[in-house]
Amino acid sequence: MTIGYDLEDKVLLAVDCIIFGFDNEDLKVLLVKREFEPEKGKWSLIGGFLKKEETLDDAATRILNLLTGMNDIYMEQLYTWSEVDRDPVERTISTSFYAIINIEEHNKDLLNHHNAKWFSLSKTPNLIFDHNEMLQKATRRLRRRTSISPIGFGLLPEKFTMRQLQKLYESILDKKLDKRNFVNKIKSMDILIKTNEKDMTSSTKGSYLYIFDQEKYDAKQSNDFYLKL
Amino acid sequence: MTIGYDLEDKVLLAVDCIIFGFDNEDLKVLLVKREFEPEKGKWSLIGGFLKKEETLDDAATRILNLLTGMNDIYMEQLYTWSEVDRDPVERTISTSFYAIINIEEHNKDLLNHHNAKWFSLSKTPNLIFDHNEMLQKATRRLRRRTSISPIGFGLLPEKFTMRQLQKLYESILDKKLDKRNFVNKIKSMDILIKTNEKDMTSSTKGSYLYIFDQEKYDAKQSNDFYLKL
DNA sequence: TTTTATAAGTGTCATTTTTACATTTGTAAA
DNA sequence: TTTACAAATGTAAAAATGACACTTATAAAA
Repeated sequence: MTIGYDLEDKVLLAVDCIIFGFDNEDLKVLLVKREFEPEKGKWSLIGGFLKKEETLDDAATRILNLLTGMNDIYMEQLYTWSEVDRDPVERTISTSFYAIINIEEHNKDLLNHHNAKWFSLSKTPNLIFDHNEMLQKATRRLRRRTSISPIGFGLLPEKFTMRQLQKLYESILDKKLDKRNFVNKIKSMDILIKTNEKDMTSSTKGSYLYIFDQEKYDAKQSNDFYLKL
Repeated sequence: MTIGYDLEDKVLLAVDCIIFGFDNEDLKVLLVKREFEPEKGKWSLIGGFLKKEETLDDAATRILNLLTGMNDIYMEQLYTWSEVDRDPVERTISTSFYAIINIEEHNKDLLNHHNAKWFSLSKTPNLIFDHNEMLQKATRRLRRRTSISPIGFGLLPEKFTMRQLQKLYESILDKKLDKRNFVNKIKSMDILIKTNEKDMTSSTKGSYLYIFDQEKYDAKQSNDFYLKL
């Protein structure tokens, strides 16, 4: 079928990262203002080129670290984009990845240094190349993932209230949920530990803080359970 | 962030295709015996290299056509594989695609010419490189897709019986389904047209033939409906 | 012509899951 | 002590799912 490796065309392979975060209000995405041509000054996803000695996952992790200083964040491969003219400078294929991070934990100096800014998903600027589509696809995938398995605890502080968790789900799924049904559903999953501490900032009564039970979660993961919201 | 396109490493980009078919008995996959080194003589997915002037989808379509003579088959991108040593000859990244085709409709001479053969999913030989993983991922994706939306009619002849359809679902999902529940579920989706014709080959009584109603299906697609089996 | 064998065709009821919905509680501030 | 505010909680109706068995039509055999 193929004649030989030598005769084949080689291409540039890029990686673009869709980095989601949550600040107790909105689901947000991290964008950077491009400092080089083409499209200098416009907003884009954070990206880079694949190096010879790394896998695509390595590259995505490296790029995330470069921008946020964070390590050990799970990144999921989304899709590989290959329109011939997607990059006007040179034929470039791009594989996109997404990650969800806790918006408080990254290094803010790095963000400034890279001209990066968080945007609410509903207020993102127009992005270069096919990055709008990438963002859209990532958002859809995140929604589907979220309603299938209880991903997303990484977006919250270690201890959180039911109300915060509900807001997180509401902002990912972009719809209102019933408070009682939500609590029932989450409790039935049995992957949270209720602490005796209360968060007193949101009300006079205060609301109990919960911790995500990683062990129980992992145990259930294997017998794939899922959640419908 | 990036210094310039010129300094970046370029790589070979391949496309590998997982081609599923159904022969009224089993879900099958099309494999080829490699005619060149490395791994000459071993079984693999059908693949090829991306050319400068085509998208990944173009390449996948071209490769499918080369092997089966078929056109206008929907192919879905699966995943991009990038382990540094996945191909021992040279650093090669591969994007995998899968398609489902009607096993009767392809060109059998082409298959012979390419040393290709259909294998039942449960009886596939060991494949080269990371092709086993590709096949596994494709199978999982096909299962999930199938239980989410009524894909897979392309695997059947134009007119088919409920029993054939059920067998198709059973072989994709790899589990037995209850006849009555299956029929009820399918009928409630309201995307089949019952003809007055009967298939007399499978029983003395004969069983009604149905046609897939593309129009109704398309209409429903937009308001994404789904099926759980 | 009657009997037999075979797959086709069909509906109900119990269980589970999902959804809708309103009142009481605890605390700080007025 | 009253007020204001979010937290906490349970039940009942509706919908979806899963389990289950008998009758029917026809060709082939007796």
